[in-house]
Amino acid sequence: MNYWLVKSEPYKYSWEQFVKDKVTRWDGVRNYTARNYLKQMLIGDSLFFYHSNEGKHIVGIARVSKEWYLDPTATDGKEWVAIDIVPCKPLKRPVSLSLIKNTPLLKDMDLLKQSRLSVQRITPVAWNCIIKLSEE
DNA sequence: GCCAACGTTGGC
DNA sequence: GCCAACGTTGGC
Repeated sequence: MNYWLVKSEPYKYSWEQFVKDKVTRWDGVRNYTARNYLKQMLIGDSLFFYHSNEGKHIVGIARVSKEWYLDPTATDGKEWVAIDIVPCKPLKRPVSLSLIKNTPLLKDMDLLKQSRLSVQRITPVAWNCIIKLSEE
């Protein structure tokens, strides 16, 4: 079981819309590091859903429902990939970026160190820590 | 609106 | 292969 984080600007695609849709194709990723992570994802892997720009919270948990396939929105001839994800549940309380910043256990997260990366890997320690923060 | 970080492009 | 220029992301 691997843990991941995906980012979305809520005005483009929000958690609320995702819940309504019940399943969505995570496509349009055009960064090689992010693509490699998409290719490593297995069915059942868990993802945090983060709202960037507006909100700046981790708002929910999703799961991989279909492993990588060629991204049909890619038009540049390169091998970009997509996955399908389904919403699992919202966090009881969203975990804000500022709280993450102020939590020593989380200081090495990509969210802080490489904020532009749209698909990130989360360590089990960080995952559990964020779950705890969301329940406090 | 500004700017830092970082990826991509293209000239050499 | 190097590096300057440029574009994008995203926090503030």
